[in-house]
Amino acid sequence: MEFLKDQNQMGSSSIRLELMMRLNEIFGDDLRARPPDKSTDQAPAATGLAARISERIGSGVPKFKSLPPPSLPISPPAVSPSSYFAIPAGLSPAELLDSPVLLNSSNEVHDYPDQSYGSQGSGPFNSVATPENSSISVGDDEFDRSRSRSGGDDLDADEDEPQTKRWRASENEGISMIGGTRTVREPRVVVQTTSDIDILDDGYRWRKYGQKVVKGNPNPRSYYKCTSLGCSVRKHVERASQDLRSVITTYEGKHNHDVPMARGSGHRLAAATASNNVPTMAIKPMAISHYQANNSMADPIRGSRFAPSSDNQSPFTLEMLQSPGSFKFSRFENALKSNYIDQQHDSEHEFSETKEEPRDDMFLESLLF
DNA sequence: CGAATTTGACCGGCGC
DNA sequence: GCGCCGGTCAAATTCG
Repeated sequence: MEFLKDQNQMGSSSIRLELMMRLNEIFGDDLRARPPDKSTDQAPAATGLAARISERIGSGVPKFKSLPPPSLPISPPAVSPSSYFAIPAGLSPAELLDSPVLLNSSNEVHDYPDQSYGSQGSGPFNSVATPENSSISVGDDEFDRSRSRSGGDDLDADEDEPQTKRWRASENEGISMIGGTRTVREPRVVVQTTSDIDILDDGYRWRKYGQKVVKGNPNPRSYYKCTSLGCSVRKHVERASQDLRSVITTYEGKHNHDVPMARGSGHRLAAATASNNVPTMAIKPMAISHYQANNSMADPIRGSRFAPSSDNQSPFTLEMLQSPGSFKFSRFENALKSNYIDQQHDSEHEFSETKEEPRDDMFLESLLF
């Protein structure tokens, strides 16, 4: 893929660096300095990124403020995250840093209604759900108690179930995965973003290895693996069934390597090295949905600051959490728009995902404002 | 031509 | 035990 290449060449690294540094201030620059621990790590949960983030948050990062769960545009993905961050999509990366909103920290997230995910009449769109929100949840062990629907957890966790089920199952084992059976207990970060773009790229390189339609969501879920040798990090991306603008990206595992250099160019890391190993944020919108055309302009929140070049999207991505140094933002709609618009027509209901990349330049532009 | 994506088949866990 | 379901594999295909 060439997009990475292009992205890396962008000259907006200075801003990115600043952002990253600031994020590091918030989350701690050590977050990404994790040892090359393999996924087989047995006790990563407690000491994992999620835990650290929770710590930070819990300790009262001044810039965060709590919000009631209802403000989430959509319910958390099937998994029960332990921490949720809502990022007003209208904020620029810089703004975000100044005033990130912590929706919920610690493990109370399961209070969120799952409904939105599956069958909610109203759907997140109107009302509460500021369409321009994105949330990030960090789940480590929360899966244990993944609101067992069986437990009669308040919420109508219908669709969630299966997923939690699976993860739960895997969590006890704590060993590497073999032959498709995940046994590793990996930290998970669930990022929910309102975006036309499905892929929140953090600069890591992912390879799609599967796609599947899961129950309760007509939108297919795409599975990706980190292409780095020996790195077992995976992620899957899907759109919320009720809110097509919501993209749920779930990361599993920790990268045991740095953000890879873009193929064919070492530019990306130039910036990274400049800021203590903080990788630059490469963004690679790989997929999109069909509705991008409209939402872009319907963003009331989006201040003038962000303007024209980008639309409402949540600038903040989970990778920031997972590997703070390498986050990216997902506000590429415009870019996407230009490239995907044509493809949309045939994707009747779903979004065609992971096919083309939007123009990098446009995307970066959005980051700059 | 190498790398990435697509997509149907397969696997294993779980509920009934 | 069976079927459902999520997740993964891997051959074929597409892309750069």
